Amino acid sequence: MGKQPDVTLSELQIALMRVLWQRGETSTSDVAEQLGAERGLKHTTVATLLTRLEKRGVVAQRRDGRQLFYRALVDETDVRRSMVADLIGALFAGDAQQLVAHLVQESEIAPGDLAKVKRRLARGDRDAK
Amino acid sequence: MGKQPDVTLSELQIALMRVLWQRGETSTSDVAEQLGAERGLKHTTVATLLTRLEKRGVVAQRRDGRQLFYRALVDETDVRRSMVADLIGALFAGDAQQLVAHLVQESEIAPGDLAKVKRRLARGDRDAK
DNA sequence: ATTCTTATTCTACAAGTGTAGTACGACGAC
DNA sequence: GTCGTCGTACTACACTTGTAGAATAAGAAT
Repeated sequence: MGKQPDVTLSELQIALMRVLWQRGETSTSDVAEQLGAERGLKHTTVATLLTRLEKRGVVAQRRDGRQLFYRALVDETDVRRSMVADLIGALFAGDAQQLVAHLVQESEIAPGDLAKVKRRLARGDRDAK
Repeated sequence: MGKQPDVTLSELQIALMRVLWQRGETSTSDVAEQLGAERGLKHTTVATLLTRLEKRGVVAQRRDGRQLFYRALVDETDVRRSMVADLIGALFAGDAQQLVAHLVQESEIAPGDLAKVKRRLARGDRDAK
């Protein structure tokens, strides 16, 4: 149940996925329009990227007439889980506490924010503030 | 001051670096011995990997007779900083708090451990327990 | 000196990634 | 019907990574 094979994606691939995560099923052109604006990619480039993701099984394509529509098969949480776990394994000896310590030491987060995050989660906040 | 260009390394490259971080300047053979044991790499493979890292400027080589010795030019903290920042940028909208929230939600870390890490750091513990 | 051992250097090759041009087919406009 | 447009499919190419064999050079051994 829940076999996410290995959802390690490049920065660019994540940007592609983010479009699909935000807009749900999206046509190649719409993805291309967004990515073209964001980072000047030609739309054939985006098409190539999407077919590759399809081949890897992280998105599904549906054809409607001449157009292709893509839909994410993994959600952002899957990718986060997989990639965060890889990072912790490779650089923090598999110990998430060391990662948190790193965040504080490198001032990525203030010590007080740890408690804040904790409280937020305890309250069941899904997001923000 | 402190220009680490872009210290994004693969899992394997990190494994190589870890040897250098642990043992300081190390000969190719010694690195190869370790990596050969750990993951069955041929020592020409390790030599190739090390010269590539040298070309990228993350390690320095010193020749002594016929042998090459390698020394890390970036420390583990540099790599952690760079790679964690990239990950947060790509997957957590640049917000480290979201990463911490993820860790808790995905049970990578217990809520109570946040306070533990915080206390440890406040006490100035460098590591462990 | 001749041979054996080793370490380095070169070359190689399959995947995967970033990027995009070209070719082709279907649709819609006239 | 014919032509232009748009979208997909195919091909291409440079780089990086993982892996390692072959060639070569330098020292060690006898």
